[in-house]
Amino acid sequence: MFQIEAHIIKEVKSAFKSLFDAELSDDLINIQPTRKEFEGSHTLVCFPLGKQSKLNPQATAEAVGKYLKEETAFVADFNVVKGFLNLVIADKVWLEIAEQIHKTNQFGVTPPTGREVMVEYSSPNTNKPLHLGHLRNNFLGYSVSKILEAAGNKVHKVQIINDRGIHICKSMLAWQKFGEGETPESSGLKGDKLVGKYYVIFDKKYKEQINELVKQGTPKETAEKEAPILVEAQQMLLKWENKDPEVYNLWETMNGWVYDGFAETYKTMGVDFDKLYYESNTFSLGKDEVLRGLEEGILFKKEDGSVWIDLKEEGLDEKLLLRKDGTSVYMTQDIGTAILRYQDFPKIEQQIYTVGNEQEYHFKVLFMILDKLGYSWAKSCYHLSYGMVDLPTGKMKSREGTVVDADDLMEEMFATSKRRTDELGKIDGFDKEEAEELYRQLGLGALKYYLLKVDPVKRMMFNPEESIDFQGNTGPFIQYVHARIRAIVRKAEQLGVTPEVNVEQLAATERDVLVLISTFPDKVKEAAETYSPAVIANYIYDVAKAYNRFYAEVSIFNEDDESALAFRIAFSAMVANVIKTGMELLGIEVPEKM
RNA sequence: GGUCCGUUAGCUCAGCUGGAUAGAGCAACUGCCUUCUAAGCAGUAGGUCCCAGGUUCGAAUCCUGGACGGAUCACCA
Repeated sequence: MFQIEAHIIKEVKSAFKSLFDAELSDDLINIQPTRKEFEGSHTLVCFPLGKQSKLNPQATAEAVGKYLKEETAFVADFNVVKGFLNLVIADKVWLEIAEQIHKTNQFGVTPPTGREVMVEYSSPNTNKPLHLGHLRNNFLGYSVSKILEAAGNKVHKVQIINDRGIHICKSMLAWQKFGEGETPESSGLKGDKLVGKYYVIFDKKYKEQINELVKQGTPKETAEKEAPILVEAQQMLLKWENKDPEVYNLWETMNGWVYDGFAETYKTMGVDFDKLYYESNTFSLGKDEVLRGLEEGILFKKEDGSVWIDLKEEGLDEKLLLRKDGTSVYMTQDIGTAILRYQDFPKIEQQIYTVGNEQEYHFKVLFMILDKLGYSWAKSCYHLSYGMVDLPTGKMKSREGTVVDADDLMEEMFATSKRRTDELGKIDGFDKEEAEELYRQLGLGALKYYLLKVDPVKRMMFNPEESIDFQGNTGPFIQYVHARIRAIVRKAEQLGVTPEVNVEQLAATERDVLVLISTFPDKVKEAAETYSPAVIANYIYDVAKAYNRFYAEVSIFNEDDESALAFRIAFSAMVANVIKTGMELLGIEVPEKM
């Protein structure tokens, strides 16, 4: 691929050599995109170059511009505005690039380099259904996996399922007490919804009991600890740890319901995993590891028998790793999980954890502990932290019933996209199945794009009252541009036009689009380096918008010149490919027709 | 209180490895469908880039201090 920027740098250097007999170091050469009100595509900032040219920025720019225009074939023209040298790259160069893109099979995608990484995302608790926050997590993790793949990595997508602990016991206990044998089959409820229902019932009963105790004169704090239903749940957890057959059976049954429900939701979301890890399988390995650390003096035991790590030297505090009764905490499990993963996949060079920013401290500590335990790979572990999704009413709280359910939201998106599509009369010639498929692609595209276009580190607002847009900087807008281009390409096929790059000149709007799509590989690289689908999302939007300007201005099939027509088809197909590839990196499908 | 993150148009967000007059979308207003799909295009209007210093030829961007919002510092997960 022809590297314009590298080429400009090289020629600027030789310009300085021959004009001023001066050596320029790379860091002085600042090339940036030309602002759209000026002619050109690349701009050399001449302010830092006075020392070498012995001229003011304006004169430097003039001299360098003149040299490049006269001495090189790839700079066709230039203009100077206040010390900025705007370069017009010859159409011949752009057409050469177009030719290369045209011939490249998967433009923007780096073939496997042999590097192997693991990406964790989703990782829900098994006591309640997935909600909007999980959607951001899943879409983010899945997209980052795709982006890393496109950057040449072999990616293992995994999740850790928090299938044990007091939370699931609460649902189990409430079901035992009040469920009257209700099952997903008998109730018609999705398994995760059913289990979540009993989690809510537990919480309700628990609060009632607290209030009752407080009324009878028990201090609130004591009541919170002594409410009979909570005590019972704790006893149940103990029974589970001792593998009491009845409790264990119920646990397996109810988790099974949840997994069935989750599987359905993941399918709708369009995400998947290469391997699942279960806490119930990893916590004992973590425990063994902690005991080893204790023996080797890396950890220490307090008088009451609890095991800790001292991180004061690192500027943190002490951290508990095993309770005094020997049971493990969250951290212990995560230690076990991490080690198990490196045993399963010895070749991975990095582990990426897609987890909300409320756990930043946790992961900082986790990586430190793994390092202290002697695992050299700990240093390459990365917490892909993202901000919460807020509602207009504030934070989502499952206990207060202010969560936006993932299944419900996706269903609403499908309904919205059906309504809008039907209103616009866009489904003439679609049979029922095709129409349903389109509603699904558009609804999901709108939702995914909405959640992914925002920089992951930022918290974001979601207003359930206002449905997600289908116009402007949205998934459906980009999908629409793709569908329109595909219609053009189909028509060209029918007319027997062979797409090819065989012209001398470009229309201004064509050049603008080419300038943009030529940077696609850089954008993929940038997105991979920053773990940010938002980079891709906003880039693809720019591409779509730039193509639309061309589309509005240039009538393709009214073109008499055969090679110009052939070029416009090839060019349009390239843009469609970039859009499709880019959207795939976001986990979004693009329709052929809409 | 310590640590980390955020703050850009009425709203939602780009831009942040320092560069030109700070950009999009939504909402408002004005044009453009006899043409390859108007979920579109062109335009108008909208700014104390949280504040104050500093570095620099040049700061939304870097540094220091502060304000506001959030997260976190559990024998919770």
